[in-house]
Amino acid sequence: MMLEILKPPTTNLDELSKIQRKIAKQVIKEDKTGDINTIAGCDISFSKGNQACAASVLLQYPDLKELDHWTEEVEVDFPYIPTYLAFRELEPMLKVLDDVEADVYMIGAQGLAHPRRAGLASHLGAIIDKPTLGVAKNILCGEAKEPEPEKGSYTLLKDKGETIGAAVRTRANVKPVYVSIGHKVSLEKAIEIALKTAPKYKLPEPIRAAHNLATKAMKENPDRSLMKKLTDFR
DNA sequence: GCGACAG
DNA sequence: ATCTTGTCGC
Repeated sequence: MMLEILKPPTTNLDELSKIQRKIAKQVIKEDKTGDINTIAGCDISFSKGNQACAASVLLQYPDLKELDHWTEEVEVDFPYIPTYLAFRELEPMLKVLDDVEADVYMIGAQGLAHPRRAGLASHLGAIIDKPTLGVAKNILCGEAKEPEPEKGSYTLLKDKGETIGAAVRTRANVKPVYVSIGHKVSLEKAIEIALKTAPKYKLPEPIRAAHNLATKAMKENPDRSLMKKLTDFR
């Protein structure tokens, strides 16, 4: 695969914006998913400072039975800057997705619902060139009317007259999640997947499981990066 | 210019 | 993101 900028070549935000606009052009909005039999979820948990743990899970679809999972301790140096999340979380995520073969990948972040249409889910999708969708707990940009309270209802998320995603009610009477195209997955299909993978909780199972795994692995191994450095030093 | 702002 | 107990509502 053609790797398009893994490590930020600069911390100049104008330059990083340029990269995002380039990524946005590569994103494919048409649905390229065939029969979906497996879905992967990926997330990162942070503790103090720069220590973090990335995790991914592979679930059978649509029954959501877990087939496998991966975790990786990482040290993240790039800070969290709104609209530049990919430059902080892309690397760690690629590490735990390297061995994962899934029909579609769900990322806990925005995809096209980004000021330059290059949120983490789209950025990641363009790089691994596989179907991805973004599912976020909050809006980054754009506006959406409140969807009806029943599970399954949704409203379109619009920005500057453009539809960039949807506010989807994955659980009755609970705040909706924001779904958007990542890469090679249509918005309609992304909404369908988000709903089908959230039988019980607000957060769809792929990212919910990945988040739980990352947090758990993190607590079981508080600050191992420091120990690892000392070991490597010998 | 001011405020908002994924994780 | 993360720090955290009980508590209100479907």
